[in-house]
Amino acid sequence: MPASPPPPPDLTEVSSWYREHARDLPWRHAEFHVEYGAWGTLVSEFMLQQTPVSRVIPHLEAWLHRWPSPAAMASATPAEVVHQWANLGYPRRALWLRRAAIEVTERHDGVVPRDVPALLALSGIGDYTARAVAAFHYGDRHPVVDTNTRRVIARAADGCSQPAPPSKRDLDRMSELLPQAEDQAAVFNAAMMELGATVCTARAPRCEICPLASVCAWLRAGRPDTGDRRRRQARYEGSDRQARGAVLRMLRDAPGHVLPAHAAAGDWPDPAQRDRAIDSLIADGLIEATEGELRLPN
DNA sequence: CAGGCGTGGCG
DNA sequence: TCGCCAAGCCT
Repeated sequence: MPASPPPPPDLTEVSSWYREHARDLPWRHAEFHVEYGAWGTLVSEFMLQQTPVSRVIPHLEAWLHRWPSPAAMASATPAEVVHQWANLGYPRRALWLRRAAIEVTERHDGVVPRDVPALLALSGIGDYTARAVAAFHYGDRHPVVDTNTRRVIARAADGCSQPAPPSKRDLDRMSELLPQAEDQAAVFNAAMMELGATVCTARAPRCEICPLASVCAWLRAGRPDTGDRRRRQARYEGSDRQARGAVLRMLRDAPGHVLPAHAAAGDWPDPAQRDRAIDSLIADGLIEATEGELRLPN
């Protein structure tokens, strides 16, 4: 007779904690949702994909002021969005966001869809972003799983110091823990993320102030180092990514977003690497080459 | 599934 | 100084 899986722990205490300790962020104001609708949430979630909150906030307001709807964004050029994206990082996200805006305009009459499958079908939207929009803007009950949520579950429920790599199972896992009521589920999703971002952090968790301290399996076990199966980020210094970043930055800053090909990172120490970077940027649609010049696409 | 993809702050 | 880390997604 196989052992039955342990019952999921009750982590709903995070929701009470969240109501008192949530940071005051733009997308947590009702007016934000009234002003920009699901589009505001979608843009914020795109920017927050791997970029810290503190760097997103100033860019978010400027972006939504310039392009307050999917239709407005859909008429912008790639050059305009890449320039506006500035130094948020991973500039392909700017192109994906623009493409998603076009898709919303064409497929959904300019209204960001509420259904998760429809959201998943949009460019640049995966399991996290789709459910974040459906849960945080529309208020529907979905498991919203990001790196913070996975870390809190790994520690509090599984007693591990770090989460396993992302997996589809994470969604089922979060579903088990999610309160049944829609309004409570939305708060719980946000609360798990907030706890992971501000208390149950990757490097120096503050267990002494954690609302889950009394139920946390990891703390109860003495915070053991259970190993780390996460994927290591490749070294950035000297990488192709760094070369791409240098070329793109030159073009973002150039008048008319155009430069002679030899001027775009022409002094890069490794010419072969520079050429690889240019080719891959072209392949990604981030730049184009015409008549000995490089430019952001119009 | 593993690897690629920016940028900057922090311990 | 240098590696880690940040509300992931695509191929």
